Amino acid sequence: MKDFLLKSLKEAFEEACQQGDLPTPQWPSSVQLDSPKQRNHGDFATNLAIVYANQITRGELKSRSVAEKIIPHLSTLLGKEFRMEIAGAGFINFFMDHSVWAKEVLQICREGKDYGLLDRGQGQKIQVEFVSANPTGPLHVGHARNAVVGDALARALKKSGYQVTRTFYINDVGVQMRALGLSLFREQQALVGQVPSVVEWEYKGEYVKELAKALQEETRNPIFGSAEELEELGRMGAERILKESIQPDLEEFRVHFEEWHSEKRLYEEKKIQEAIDRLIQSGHTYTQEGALWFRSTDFKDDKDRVLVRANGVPTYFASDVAYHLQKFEEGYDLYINIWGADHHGYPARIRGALQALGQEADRLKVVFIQLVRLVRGEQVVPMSKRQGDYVTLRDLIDEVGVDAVRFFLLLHHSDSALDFDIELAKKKTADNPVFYVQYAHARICSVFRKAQEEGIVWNPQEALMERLSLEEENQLVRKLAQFPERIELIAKTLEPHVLTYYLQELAVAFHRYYTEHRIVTEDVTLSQARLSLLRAIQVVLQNGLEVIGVVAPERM
RNA sequence: GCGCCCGUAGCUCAGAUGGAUAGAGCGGUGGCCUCCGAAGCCACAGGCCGCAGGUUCGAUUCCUGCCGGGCGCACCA
Repeated sequence: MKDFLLKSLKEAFEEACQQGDLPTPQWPSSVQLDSPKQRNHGDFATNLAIVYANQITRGELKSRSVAEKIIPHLSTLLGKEFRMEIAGAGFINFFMDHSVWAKEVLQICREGKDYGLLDRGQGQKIQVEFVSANPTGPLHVGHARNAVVGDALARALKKSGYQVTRTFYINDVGVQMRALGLSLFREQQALVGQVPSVVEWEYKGEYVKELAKALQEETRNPIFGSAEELEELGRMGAERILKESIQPDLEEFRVHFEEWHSEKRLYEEKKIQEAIDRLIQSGHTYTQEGALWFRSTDFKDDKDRVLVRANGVPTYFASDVAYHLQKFEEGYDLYINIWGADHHGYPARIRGALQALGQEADRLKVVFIQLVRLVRGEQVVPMSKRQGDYVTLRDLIDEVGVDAVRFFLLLHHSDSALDFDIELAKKKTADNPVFYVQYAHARICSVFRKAQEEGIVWNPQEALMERLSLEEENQLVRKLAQFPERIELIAKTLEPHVLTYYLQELAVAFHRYYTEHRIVTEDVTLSQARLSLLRAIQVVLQNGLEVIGVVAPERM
């Protein structure tokens, strides 16, 4: 609907220019067309006349007179079902007939699960890299938030017409592999009755013990402690953690990756050295105190970064540059990284390196994920990653279910901290937003069952739609028509949480309508019309829940 | 100290690119089931949008300064 009006507005504007009603045929930037908060400001409103008057004519024309010039062209274009008014500083408000909205209902029913599909992406390729958890232990809530934000984003982008690839980057090399190896080695020593070596850092937790035991039984020659051997042991452990814990948990969480990239392979294929060499050739490096530095301050970073340590070992940064370079050579149109908030300083240096290597660094977008705190009502659930003592994603799914975990983690902007209330997530009342939205869907299904019992076969026809004349019905339809806009908003801002808000708003509007007005009545045509409206709501609830990966139940 | 993020109702938070009278949920108070799912709904109360300036026809939104919080500032990953 919005698209249609915007198109008409542009046409009317062009006509007005051609016929000399307006002096300069230039479409101003920052033109808005949206549904105003105030009902008496119409179904839609645009600031075109205001920005045109200020921006283009530099105040020579008054915005209200600009509006007066455009409106006649709009009227002939749109017909008598639309009415335009000038208001306030020069806004053009659109009022449309009920019939216009009623047709929208049928349109939604007809499109079904395709409703909300956009061509914004036009098939452009986007890679979304997310989770990328170190394979040193089970996933926890923080990873889950990352996972669900990335996945919902991927789904929304797909719906917007992009080709999306989900990628998980595996950090299977370096110190954390050695640390895991060492932790496993110590447990194995304990298993055969040796006194474990004292180390400064290790992974703890029940899973480490179990893993150590499993590997002990599996490997004939127990591994005894050189650095390489420890890293190898760590890698064996990591592989199992990945296969037996991380991957199945993600699948159960309805997050599926198309690609798994290994950091180790970058080393094997000498990609890191290659990236370093190319950076040297770019002229943005220098040597100082035995280390090789990248002069990222050439690219707006606040300090230079080490690429190769004095001991000859490349830093994680070097590996990351190599990784991103490799990504960029795969030729996606856009790369989205979902990172923990502690990586805040990172985009500057990575973009800097990419730019130094002649890449369009702007094609890299970063979304940050803040911490999640688990609470039970007022009580904070204590967590210590260091002690291996934390609630895993698996625990959480077992306790509250996938739907609640996903929905709750999308309740707020990803860059703000979030309290996850486990008690609330389990409640079956309206306080619980997932329940509330799913209940709306189940209720609609129930009404359709009822209609069938009453012998009413739903058969939507355009002529019947005029029976949808109530203000509440009109509001519902306007809400429904916003769905495609929300999807587009997510594609633009990369903020999928707006969808959980939208679904709640829609559910509120439905529950209210349902309590006040009977759907299935003696009046057959009215029943048909209202069933059509309910079907449209059902479609949008399903499609919206689909994007955030939550089930739309028929009964609950 | 420097950089990034954030201060909106008692609480948890929405308010993309500046728009018309700032919203929702929870909590509080008071109401609604001979009727399609009351697992629901309605009404009321509650706000100097952290403070002070600036830009603008218009600022919760943009700029500057201050106050108050979070995070980052490794030859760690």
